[in-house]
Amino acid sequence: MMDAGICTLWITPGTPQMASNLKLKSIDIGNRASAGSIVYDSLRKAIIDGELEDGTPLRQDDIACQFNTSRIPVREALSKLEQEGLVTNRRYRGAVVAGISHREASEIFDFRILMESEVIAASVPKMTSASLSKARAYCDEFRRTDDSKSWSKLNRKFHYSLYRDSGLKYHLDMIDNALDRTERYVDTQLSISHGVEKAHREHLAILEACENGNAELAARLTREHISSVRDELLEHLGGGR
Amino acid sequence: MMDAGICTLWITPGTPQMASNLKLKSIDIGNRASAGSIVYDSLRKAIIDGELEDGTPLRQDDIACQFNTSRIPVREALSKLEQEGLVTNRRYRGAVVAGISHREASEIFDFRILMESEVIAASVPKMTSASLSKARAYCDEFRRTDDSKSWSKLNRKFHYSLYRDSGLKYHLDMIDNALDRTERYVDTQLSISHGVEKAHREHLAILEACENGNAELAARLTREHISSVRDELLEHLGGGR
DNA sequence: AGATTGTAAATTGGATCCAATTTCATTGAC
DNA sequence: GTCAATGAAATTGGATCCAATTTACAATCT
Repeated sequence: MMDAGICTLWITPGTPQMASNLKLKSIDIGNRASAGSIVYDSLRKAIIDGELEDGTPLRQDDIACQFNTSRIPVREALSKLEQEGLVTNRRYRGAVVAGISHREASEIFDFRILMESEVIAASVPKMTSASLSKARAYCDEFRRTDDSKSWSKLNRKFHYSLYRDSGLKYHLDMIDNALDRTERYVDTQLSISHGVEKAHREHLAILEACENGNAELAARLTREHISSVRDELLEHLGGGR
Repeated sequence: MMDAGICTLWITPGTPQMASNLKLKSIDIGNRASAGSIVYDSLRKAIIDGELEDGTPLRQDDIACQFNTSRIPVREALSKLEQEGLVTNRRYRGAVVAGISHREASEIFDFRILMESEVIAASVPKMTSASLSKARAYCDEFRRTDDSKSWSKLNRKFHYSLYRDSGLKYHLDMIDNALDRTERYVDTQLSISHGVEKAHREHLAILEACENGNAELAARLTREHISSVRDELLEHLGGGR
């Protein structure tokens, strides 16, 4: 049993206790992550970052050993990832990293065009100068970096920082999932034929429209930007898959 | 070990066996659902149909007993439902049927307006006469039925039958989830102030636009239709939640 | 009485075990 | 040699058990 003197430091989520006169550097023990969510986060990151190639089998036992846990939390994680379309699970046959077909990729980009133009238009009137300067910082960093692994991440951060002020949580979740499923294919696309310079020019135009409070223009530019990324990516992917 | 004579009746998915000369009413044992998916389907239906009130606790043991299974498949089902926003899971505290706030409901309807107008526009040029006659059948049935429990289901079937020909699977999945989360609130809204008659008139107009191949009109009418349903529902829900 | 503490019951998270199914190498027949 | 049948190994699905945590409630103190 725990010592009662330590227990009084616990913070139960939802019912914030009154300000304690004890000033200690305390870790929130009560909110530490479950095993399943840790496995989930790691696998999700590995898939999104492209560290696991499409079709890679994900054996429950292997993963469980790597995280020094049992297969139960692994199954939980794989189940969640399946629902997000990042892995495909076949009964008794195990999970593999889900690839994306040409058609699916195209449709997801169409979905993004619809979502992101709408959300940025809703966001513009609510944007704070803090958000705008953060967006500009990401924009600059995107231009400057040479690490091809970072482009898609910074690209995503730039765009997302322009959406957050909309406060449209449901829409933002949908955008997140769409980005999760396509992000790993963007790096190679950006690395060819001055993709970064072109994207950067379009980013600057979108940012300027936001700074000027021109929601309709920001929406149109976002549509065109994503549309052009889609076309280049699909051409690069080829007709296959 | 199984008898080989029975094994020959098994149909392994993906590799269809040659036509057997045995003509038996056989169940596809190989494709029978997992325990988790059965629990998931049942719970999902019960929540969507409004049989389980918002906030109802979902005890793993209770559910496991009802389905004569262990808690493992139940946990799997609850996890999936959580990702779809139909239940909320708090660690060590269990799952409850997820309600929906006024703000969330409003946002989901805005999302639907965006999605469904786009999808119906994409669907119109591809619609077959079979789809149109099926849609008309649902439309008529919606008008005729007096069972308030059936309205939202028929309403959903009508609309969805106009979307399917678009072939936009990703968009359709997103629409499905949005409908899952709002369907149970629609019945009460339709039952007040001639809601059914009004909805039926709007359905007829949408259907006519589809039959005439007028995609842009169908999209505009769909936007207006969902928008009016949203306004009436939100007014009925009140400012609370 | 009201707040606080300690304790037991209820509940969930995770580990381990067994069963069901697939996979793959091997065997045998033609 | 090719192809179906066979059986062991690998793998996943599900059941049961134990641990961690919350919750309800009685006991204690002020």
